[in-house]
Amino acid sequence: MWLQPFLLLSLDQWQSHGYELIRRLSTFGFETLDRGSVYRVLRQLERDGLVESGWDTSKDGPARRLYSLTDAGRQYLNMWAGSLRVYQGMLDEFFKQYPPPTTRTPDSDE
Amino acid sequence: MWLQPFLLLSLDQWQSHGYELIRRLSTFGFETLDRGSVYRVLRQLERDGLVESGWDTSKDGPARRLYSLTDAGRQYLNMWAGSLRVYQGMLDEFFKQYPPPTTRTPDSDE
DNA sequence: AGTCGATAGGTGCAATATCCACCTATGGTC
DNA sequence: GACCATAGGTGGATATTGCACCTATCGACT
Repeated sequence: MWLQPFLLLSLDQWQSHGYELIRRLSTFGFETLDRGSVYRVLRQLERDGLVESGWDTSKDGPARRLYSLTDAGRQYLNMWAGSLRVYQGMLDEFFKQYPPPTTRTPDSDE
Repeated sequence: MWLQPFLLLSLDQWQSHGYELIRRLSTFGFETLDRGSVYRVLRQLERDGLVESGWDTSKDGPARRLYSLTDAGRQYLNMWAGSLRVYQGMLDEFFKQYPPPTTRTPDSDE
């Protein structure tokens, strides 16, 4: 789910391939990340015309499928940014209310 | 998913019932919220021992199933808070990088 | 020549989650 | 009686997720 906006953002910065994007996502804080899902999301983004891909065989080792963002993808990223702002607001509101005022028992050591 | 922590937080503050919680969730920013899902999540939280419920027939109108948080639920809320902190960090990182520095072309009017 | 690990890109499938529509009931007002 | 707000759900199709597993390339080491 959150994979989409972070992938699109990454691709807006540098064109890249799946394996590298997976490493990049982990720097964003994706802790338990299923690689399979990443590859699938990328293919789905391509089916939706939000990214384009082509094989890169210029380097040694297995071929890489290089993805780049399309204009539609850039617009989609903008929409996602709006949604993420909403989520950010929700989280702010959560933490405004969360550490419950320690009203458990007045003299608890907690 | 996100319903869980917000429901648990709400119930940590005031015991409540589904219909009211739905109204409360919308104040948190849940825009398109499926009521059915809320009721289902509440029942699931109860199966997991995180909340308890009982019928409240003290008021006019249809009976309300009043939920309250259990100790396990409070702990679970704490775990959730940790996850949400992580998500918050991810969003911060996203928006640190998002409005791409307008580095398209140096002299573009964009 | 054989094996191993890092890189790279996937697939299969069961379990979950989400979405949309729909259903029941109570009590008040028109 | 009809309708609305309140209140609590269910059915079912579809989408997502998670976990395991598979293929291949290349370099290094044995």
